[in-house]
Amino acid sequence: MGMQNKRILVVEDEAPIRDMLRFALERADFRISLAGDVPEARLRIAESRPDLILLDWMMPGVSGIEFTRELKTGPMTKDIPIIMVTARAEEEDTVRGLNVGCDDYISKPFSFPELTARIQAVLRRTLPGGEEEQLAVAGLQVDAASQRVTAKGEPVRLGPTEYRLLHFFVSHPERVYTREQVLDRVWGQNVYVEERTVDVHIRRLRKALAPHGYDAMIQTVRGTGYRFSEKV
Amino acid sequence: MGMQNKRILVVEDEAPIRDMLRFALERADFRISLAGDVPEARLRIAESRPDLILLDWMMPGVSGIEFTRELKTGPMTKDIPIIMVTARAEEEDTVRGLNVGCDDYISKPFSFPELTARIQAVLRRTLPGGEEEQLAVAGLQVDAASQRVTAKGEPVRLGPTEYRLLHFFVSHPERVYTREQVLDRVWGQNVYVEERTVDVHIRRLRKALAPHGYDAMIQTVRGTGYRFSEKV
DNA sequence: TGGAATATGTCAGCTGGATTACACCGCAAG
DNA sequence: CTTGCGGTGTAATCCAGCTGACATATTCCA
Repeated sequence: MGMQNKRILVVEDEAPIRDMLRFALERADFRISLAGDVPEARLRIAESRPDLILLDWMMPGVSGIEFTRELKTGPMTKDIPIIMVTARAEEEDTVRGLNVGCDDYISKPFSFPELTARIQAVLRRTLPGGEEEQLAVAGLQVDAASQRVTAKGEPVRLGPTEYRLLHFFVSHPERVYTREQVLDRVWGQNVYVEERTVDVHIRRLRKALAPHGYDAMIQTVRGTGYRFSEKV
Repeated sequence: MGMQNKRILVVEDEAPIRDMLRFALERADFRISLAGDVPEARLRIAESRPDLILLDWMMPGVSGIEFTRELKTGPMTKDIPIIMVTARAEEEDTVRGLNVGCDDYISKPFSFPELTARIQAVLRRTLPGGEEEQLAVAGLQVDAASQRVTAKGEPVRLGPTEYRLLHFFVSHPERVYTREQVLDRVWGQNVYVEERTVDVHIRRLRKALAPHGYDAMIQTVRGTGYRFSEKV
C-alpha cells in the first residue's frame, strides 16, 4: 500500500551524522530528506511537507528553539511533529524546547532501535493528513481530516483510490502529469500497475464529479497525460 | 508555564535515589510526593491526586506492573499518567511486552534533562482531559458522569469498551482514525492488542446502536479506518 | 468462596465492493 | 483517410472489513 513510508526531514549540521541517520532511517523504511541548516530545512518543507522532523538542537545560525517556534506558529507547519536531538546535559535547552512545543526528545548518543521506536510512537500519535488540511477549489472541497469531498456542500461519493487521486490533483493544480507520474504519486513508487489503469480511475473520478459539474476540471492533455485546472 | 507546579508522585524503594529524584524534580519546579512502596503510594494518592506518577518497576512487594494495572483500572486513578522507571533498556522491552498501560518508559541510568523532558512530554499530551462532560449529537447523549448513553431518551446498553469507544467518537466527530490511533486513544498508549480487535468492538457498538438507528454514524472508511459522523 | 454472568481479545472463513486488465470503440490530428 | 491515443464497458481477481464462534479474564452475587 502507498500508505506506508512516511517522510522524515533530518535537520543536522554534521554531515557524517546526517548520513548515518539517513542510512538507518532508510533501512527502517522511511523516506528521508536532509538539510544541513535551517534555511535549507525551510526549502525542503516548502517542497513537500514531511510527516516528522528530526531536529538537531545545537546548530550554527538559527537555533532549534527559534526554528521550532517558527514551525509551531506557521499554520501549515504547526502540526508537523518535531523530535529534537540534543547532546546530554543541556537541561536548559531541553526544558525550553519542550515548552516551545517539541513532541519528543532524544539525547545523543542514542541507539537506532530507540530512535525508530520514538519516531514510531510520535507518528502513531499524530493524525492522518495533518491536522486541519482543508483544500478547496471553486466550491470543491477536499477535507483530509474526514476524508470527505463536498461539491458546493453536496457530498461526493468516492472510492479510496478516486479520493487519493482527487486529493493529489487538487493539491497540484495547473500542471500536467504523465500517467507514470500519477502512478508514482498516487499509487506509490514500487507498485506495478498498467498505465491505462489511470484512465479507468480518471473516468470514475469524472463520473463522480459530473453530477456536480466539476468533471471538466480533470483535463486530458493528449499525448502527455492529465491536468487539474479551474480554467476551461 | 502551567506545566510547572504539577504534583509528581515518586514511587521508589531506594532512599538515595528517591532523594536525588526529589532534588532534581524540585529544581525543575515540580511539587513532589515520595513513597517507598506501593501501600505508601496508595496513601499519598488518596491524600491528593498527583498529576503524574514516576514508578520504579522493580520493588519488593507489589510489583510496578501490578500497581500500574491497579491504577489504570480504578476510575479515579486511571487518568493519571505513569512513567515507568526500569533498570536497563532491555527490561523496557520486557515491560512493554506485557499489557501495561503506562504512558512512557525511562531506563536507568538516565540524565535529569532526559527525565524532565519525558515528564514534560507526557504532561503535555495528557494535559487536556479528565473533566466531565455532557456530550450529545443528534439525540444521542453520552453522559460522562454516569457513563450512560441514551438515544432519544431510550437507554442504550453498552459494555465498558464500547462506551469508551463511543465516547471517543462522539467527542471527535467528522474525522478519520486508523485502527492504530483508535487503539492508542481508547485502549491506552502502550497496550498491545490486535488491530482487528477494533473491528469487533466497532461491530458490537453498531449492534447496540442499531435498534435506535444510530449505527450508521459509525462509518467505515475503506483503506484507512473509521469515522463518526452525523452526515450520511 | 464458588459459580454464573458478563466482558474482552483472537481467530478464520466469508463477502462484496474495489481494483485491475483487457478488448473494443470513437474521435482528433495529420 | 488512416493512425493511434484516449474513452468505456466488462469480467476476473483481490483484499479490507464483517462476522460468528470460542477461549480467557473479570465482575457480580448468592
